[in-house]
Amino acid sequence: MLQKKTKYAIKALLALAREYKENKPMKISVIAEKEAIPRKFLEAIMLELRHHGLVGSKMGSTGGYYLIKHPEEIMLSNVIRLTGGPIALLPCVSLNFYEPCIECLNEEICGLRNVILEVREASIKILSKTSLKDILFRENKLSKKTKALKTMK
Amino acid sequence: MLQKKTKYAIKALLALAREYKENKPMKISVIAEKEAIPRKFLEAIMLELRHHGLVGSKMGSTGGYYLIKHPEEIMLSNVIRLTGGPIALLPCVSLNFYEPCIECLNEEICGLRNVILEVREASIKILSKTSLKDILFRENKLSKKTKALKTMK
DNA sequence: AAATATACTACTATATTAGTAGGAATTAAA
DNA sequence: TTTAATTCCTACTAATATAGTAGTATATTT
Ligand code: FES
Ligand code: FES
Repeated sequence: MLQKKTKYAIKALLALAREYKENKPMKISVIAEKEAIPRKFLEAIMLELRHHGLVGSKMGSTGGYYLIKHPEEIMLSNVIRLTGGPIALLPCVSLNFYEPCIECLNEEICGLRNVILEVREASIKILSKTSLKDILFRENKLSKKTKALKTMK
Repeated sequence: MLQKKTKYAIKALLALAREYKENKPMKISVIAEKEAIPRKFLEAIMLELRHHGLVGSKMGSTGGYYLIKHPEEIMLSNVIRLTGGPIALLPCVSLNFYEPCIECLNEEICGLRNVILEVREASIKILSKTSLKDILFRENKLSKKTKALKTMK
C-alpha cells in the first residue's frame, strides 16, 4: 500500500496541475482545504517535494507553491518514489529500495522473485507512463461518463 | 511491500510443494531450517494457513504439515491475501481490504483511483494465474539457464 | 510412560507512519 | 518601518503495524 504521505503528495500536485496555466503560487492552506489534507502534514510534504525539485515555492504573504515541470512531465512513478514508496512487492526486486533476501541463497534462481519481478514490471509500465495531466484527463472522462449515466435514468 | 509473514508462508508452502507426491507431513523444524525462517514464527504462520484450509496437520511425534490442495491449485494471490497482504496500492481499490478515501468525495470520478485500479488489475492478473507449481517450474528453468551460462564460460 | 510433535494464548520489542508544535526567515503591503 | 501572512525547519509525539518469542496445553507414536 502507498503511504498517506504519497497519496497526499499526488493529490496536492494534482491541485497545482489543475491551475497550471497561470503558474502562480497556490498557498498550502488552499491546497489543504481543497484536498482535505491535514495542513501541517502537507507543509512537511510540500517542503520535501521542493527539495526534490518537483515544485518551487515563494515565501511571504503572496507566496505558495507551484509546479516546476509541466503536468505532463511529472510521472506517477516519480512521485511515488520520491515520497518513499517502494513499488515492488519484495525488496529483492526493488530498484530503489533494494535489499537482498537473506533466506534465498541465490537470487538468480529464485522462482518467487521471478514472478514478483514480472508484477513490478507490469506496475511500473503503467505508473511510469501516467502523468499528472493524464490523471486529470481521466478525471474529466470519468465525470462525463457518470453525468451521462445519470441523465439516462 | 509484502510482509515477511507472507513471504515466509509462500516459501514454506513451496517447501511442501517440492515433496508433494509423497504427501506425508513435514515438520515445522525441517521447513524452518530449509527455508531459513524463525521456527516459532513459522509455527504461528502454519497454524494460520491451516485455519484457512490451505494445509493440514498431524500432531504427535510423526506429525507435521502437508498441502491439502495440489500445488497447481494454490495461487500466489491466494496466499498473499490469506496472510493479510493487500495487493492494491490504495485501500479504495482493494477487494479484500476496502476502505473509502475520505478525501475523495466521489470515488467514481477519481482519476488517481482509476490508474491505481489498472495497476491492481495488472498485478492480480499475474498473481492469480501463478501457482506454487508454476513457481517451482520457474525455479527449474532458471537454474538450468544459469548452469548453462556457467559452463559456457 | 516418554518423547516429540502441533495448538494456542499472550506477550514484547522494534520500526514505521502520521501528524503536531513552535518558532525562524522571508516577502509584500499598509 | 511595522504588520500580517506565508514558507522553512527542527524536533517532537502518538498511534499503529510488524516481527518475533515464551510458555503451556494437547495429541500421537513408540
Ligand atoms: S530472492 Fe527475494 S524472494 Fe527469493
Ligand atoms: S478514491 Fe481513492 S484515491 Fe480517490
